[in-house]
Amino acid sequence: MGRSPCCSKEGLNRGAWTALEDKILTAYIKAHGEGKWRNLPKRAGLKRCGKSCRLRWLNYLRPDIKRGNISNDEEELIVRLHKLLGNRWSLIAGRLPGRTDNEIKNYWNTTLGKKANAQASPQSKQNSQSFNKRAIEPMTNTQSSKPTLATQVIPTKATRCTKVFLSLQSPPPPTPPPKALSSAAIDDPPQAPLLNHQQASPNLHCGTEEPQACDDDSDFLNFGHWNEFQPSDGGTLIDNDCDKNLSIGSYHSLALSDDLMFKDWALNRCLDDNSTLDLESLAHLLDSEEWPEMRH
DNA sequence: AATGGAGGCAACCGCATAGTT
DNA sequence: GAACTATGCGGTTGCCTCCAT
Repeated sequence: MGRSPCCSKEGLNRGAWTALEDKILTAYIKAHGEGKWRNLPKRAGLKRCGKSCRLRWLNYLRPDIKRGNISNDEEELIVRLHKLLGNRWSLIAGRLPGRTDNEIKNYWNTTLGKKANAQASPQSKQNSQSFNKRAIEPMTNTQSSKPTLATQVIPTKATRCTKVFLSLQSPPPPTPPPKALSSAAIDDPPQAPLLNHQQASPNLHCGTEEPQACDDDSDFLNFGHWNEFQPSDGGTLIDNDCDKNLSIGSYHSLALSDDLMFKDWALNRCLDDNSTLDLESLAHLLDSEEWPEMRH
């Protein structure tokens, strides 16, 4: 399959961006919006590859980028998410509003990965290998085999789930969402970026979905609907994006337990089809004795 | 003050995948 | 269904800054 290069490299600027280039790119995107990256440089008058423009915008110029130190809460969240997701930086970043995948990746490589390795005691070395790049790699490979408890990283694809099941049969009683998820998330969306950050900052990418996709079904993000969401048979198909459903809890409510996170994953079937994880096995996993060992 | 090493970060590269023709 | 395009993602690289000597 012939793939044309993303852009001709002749006559293009490379390396660090200048303030002028930043200005041009920002102005162009403000005027015309994101997308059409391939044509953007030509139209904007930039001597850059479209890819480069996209990266610069996403990682640096976007107005909703949060710059500065990673807080302790964020750090803890990154660690937890990395446990679950492995090196799925974009997914992790999607849970950390204002942070980019590149930033998180760099932060992990420079700080957290080392911490994790340093903390690895001899007896826990085996478990902590999930922090090790080589240990993670096979699991993050979408062709990887069944996940094992040893690695404890859910192999997922950052692909879209375009359809999910809603049960029409027996609408469950309106049980409140888990405490850690509740009030802040629903009452004050901007304060609960993990749940609703797409609405709070529509430009923020959420996983792999198009920005518009985030806007359409905000109700779906509301955990008031949490219980309508069942992977049961005989359900109704609705359009949805998987990544939204990865929203795993209040951003500042790190009290959210790992098993809640995991259940969220399981319930929302955001696992790769190739993964052989099903709800039964996940339930088994949650019941297993090994699961609590994952927690810190 | 000079210098060499380490760490951090921005940017690039190649591949994967969804969408389009 | 094949070929191709556009975009996104993760790994890697290289430059810059900081710090110890």
